[in-house]
Amino acid sequence: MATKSAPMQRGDVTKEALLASAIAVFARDGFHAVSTRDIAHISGVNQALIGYHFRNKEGLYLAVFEHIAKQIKARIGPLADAIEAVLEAGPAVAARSEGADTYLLHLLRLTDGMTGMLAQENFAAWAQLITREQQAPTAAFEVLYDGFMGRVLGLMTQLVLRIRGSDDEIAARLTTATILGQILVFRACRTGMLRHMAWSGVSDSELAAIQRQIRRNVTAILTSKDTE
Amino acid sequence: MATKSAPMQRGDVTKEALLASAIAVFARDGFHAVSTRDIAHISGVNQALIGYHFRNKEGLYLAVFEHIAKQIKARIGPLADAIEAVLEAGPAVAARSEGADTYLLHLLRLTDGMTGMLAQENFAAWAQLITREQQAPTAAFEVLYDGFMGRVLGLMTQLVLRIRGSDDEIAARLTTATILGQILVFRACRTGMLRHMAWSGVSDSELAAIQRQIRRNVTAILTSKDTE
DNA sequence: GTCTATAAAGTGATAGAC
DNA sequence: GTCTATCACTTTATAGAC
Repeated sequence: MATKSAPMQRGDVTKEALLASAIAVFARDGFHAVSTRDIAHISGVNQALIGYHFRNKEGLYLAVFEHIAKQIKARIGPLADAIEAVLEAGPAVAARSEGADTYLLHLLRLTDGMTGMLAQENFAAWAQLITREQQAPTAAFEVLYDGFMGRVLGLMTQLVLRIRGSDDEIAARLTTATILGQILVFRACRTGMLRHMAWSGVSDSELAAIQRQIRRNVTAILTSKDTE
Repeated sequence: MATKSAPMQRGDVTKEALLASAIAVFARDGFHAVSTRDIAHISGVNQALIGYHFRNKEGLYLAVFEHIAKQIKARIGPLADAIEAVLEAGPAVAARSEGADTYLLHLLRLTDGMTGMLAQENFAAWAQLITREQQAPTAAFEVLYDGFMGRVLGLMTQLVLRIRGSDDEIAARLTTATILGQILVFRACRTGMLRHMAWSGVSDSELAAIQRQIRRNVTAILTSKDTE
């Protein structure tokens, strides 16, 4: 794509233009609500070129998700690599030792990063596509899960296990799910949450408030004694 | 609708059939992906009758959401009424007194109820419609928010305030949002969460595990000392 | 690689008979 | 209330010129 420094050929420009438009309108209106005519028109490109470059409408849709997965992987990769390194270096069970604090710190850094990423304006379209894809999964979901979702969930689970000093992986996975939920709710239920908070959008101060709240929650969840 | 005991007229049967089919296919495929021909065919009803009973396709779509809001209101209403009564009867600020435990109990009962409702099989279609509507809100979203969403969020916020013995409503609303997220993630990101948990579905034992996890989390979040 | 033109099928809505 | 038939329009995909 545009990541290589090689000069873009004529066809590459067309491809990128189609991809960019497709992301925007597929996100806003969904696969079936959008016509290839519209995408071509918005891109300033002839409709027949969709067939030439992506085979058909579905090929363009899949290309959109491959693009998204690649971008997210690029952004979250360094953070994930760092966590993986810490997990491999550290003791297998931390059990409320000093290690637990380090792991918690890394987890909070990850949740902060994910929350920040979700709040970014150009992530809005991606999030809509990802959310929609989970309601009625197609082949595109595999691209997402294999691309980054599985790895992030796995790393979070390992961190939770280390922080708890536990080997109950099911509990850790459940906990991971609920942590993820706290982050995603501000995207998946964005309309409802904005109204609930009486916010018109999520800018820097609102994002900071969300991150603070989630950090506090995660800390409470992972450091409280089991009282049941 | 079918709640009255009066005998159904011929037209009512048609209306209900169309509504039931519409819920199923609008949920699965989205408004634009579904044709009125398909809905009519699945309902075993003539296509022209959609226009007769609901004016047009959009009228049918709105009717679907009015139906959903009504059903959810009916299910969650009693629980909400009970909480409202407790809120009015109890002291305005509980501040870690005995009252706080009562409020926490009611909040946990509410989260349990919501989690259980979301796990129900016939709620799947409703949840998909609600989630989709938040990605690209139409007039249907107002029906949902005014119908039940606003009330539930408001009650949860009041409970959080009482449990905390605080008057920081913004913090309470943020907390409410994150609690909701923990519940909704199992629907909004169902596909990803099922794979993450290595579950094939959410039956009784899985539901119980989710409810237990959320109860534990909510308790930890609301009873931990602020350490920041 | 890009274009025009068009085939083939599908769409929502409705007029009018019963 | 329900039906058939049809209008006016949009859809995806592609053949073929450049």
